[in-house]
Amino acid sequence: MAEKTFLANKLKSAGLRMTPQRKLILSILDETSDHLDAEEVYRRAKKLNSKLNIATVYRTLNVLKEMDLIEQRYFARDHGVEYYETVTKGEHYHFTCLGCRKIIEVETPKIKQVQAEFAALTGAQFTHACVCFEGYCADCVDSEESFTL
Amino acid sequence: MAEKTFLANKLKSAGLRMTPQRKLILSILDETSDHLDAEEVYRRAKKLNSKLNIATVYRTLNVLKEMDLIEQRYFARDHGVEYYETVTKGEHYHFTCLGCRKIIEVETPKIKQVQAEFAALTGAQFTHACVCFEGYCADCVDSEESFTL
DNA sequence: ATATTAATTGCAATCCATTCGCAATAAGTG
DNA sequence: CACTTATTGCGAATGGATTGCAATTAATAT
Ligand SMILES: [Mn+2]
Ligand SMILES: [Mn+2]
Ligand SMILES: [Zn+2]
Ligand SMILES: [Zn+2]
Repeated sequence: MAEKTFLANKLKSAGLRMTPQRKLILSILDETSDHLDAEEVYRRAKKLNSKLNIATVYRTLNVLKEMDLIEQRYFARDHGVEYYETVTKGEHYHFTCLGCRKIIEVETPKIKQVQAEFAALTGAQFTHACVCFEGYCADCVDSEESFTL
Repeated sequence: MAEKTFLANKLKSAGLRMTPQRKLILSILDETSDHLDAEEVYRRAKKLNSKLNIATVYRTLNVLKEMDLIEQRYFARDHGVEYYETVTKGEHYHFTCLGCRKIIEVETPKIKQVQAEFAALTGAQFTHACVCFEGYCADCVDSEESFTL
């Protein structure tokens, strides 16, 4: 039951209102481990609220991001599309395979270390880091090799 | 004199032609240590070739990037605009100050270490990494503090 | 419960960085 | 110089994301 009111409370303390659309959109991201772009969130949400509008999805994703309930990510070299995931998973980064487009999550303390070192050195304060790796996963490296042999 | 032909040779071996536009656009990035977006490259180049077109700038930046003569970067959380710099500087990453918009270059071996570890662990091959940090530089942290006191 | 008020939604129009189609131009070869 | 084909300039198009606005609805006070 604290569950039920968590979003509502967060919204209220920001002077915002709880709406079915916001609840729905957050639940979609909470219930998947995928990384979804706005279109995909819209597609999934629309099945449960057929008159939902894509503009509401964009606005809601921005609200949820501002409230630190979801994280916005970019993948691969072309950062033309934004993807989202809940913050419930711990700190991690992403590797995108250019062969099969699969996304592999990378856990490492080294990024935070870089930030700590730079902060100590310069006095800067970090608020955010965008880290995306790109290349070929083991499977795709193997099949490439059998091609080029 | 090897200078003069370096770009031409690289182009030729890719089946591409040397043009005044390409020479001009590369020279602009070679002669600055700033990170320029396409508009700014265009602005500067147009002073020297008034009939240059922005589409040519975009096409040329892509050609130069493909040939590994320049690097494409994203800065700060909003990756809506692409920036470019020459590859003559060594491997480095970027910190963007949200206060004064200044960009500070960060040198560290840790990013490559992350890649090496992940490659050893999974067999993946890396082709590219996009790493951008964001926060407040020491100057802006200081002036923020004097505000909130 | 009901009225009140301001936040939110749906919809369409708009933004804006980047790309694309195409005819005219120009680079490279011999 | 002539020929082939890459490249340019120009305008139109793209596509993800945002915005203006009138209608709706959530939250609060009565
Ligand atoms: Mn993830
Ligand atoms: Mn740089
Ligand atoms: Zn793969
Ligand atoms: Zn600053």
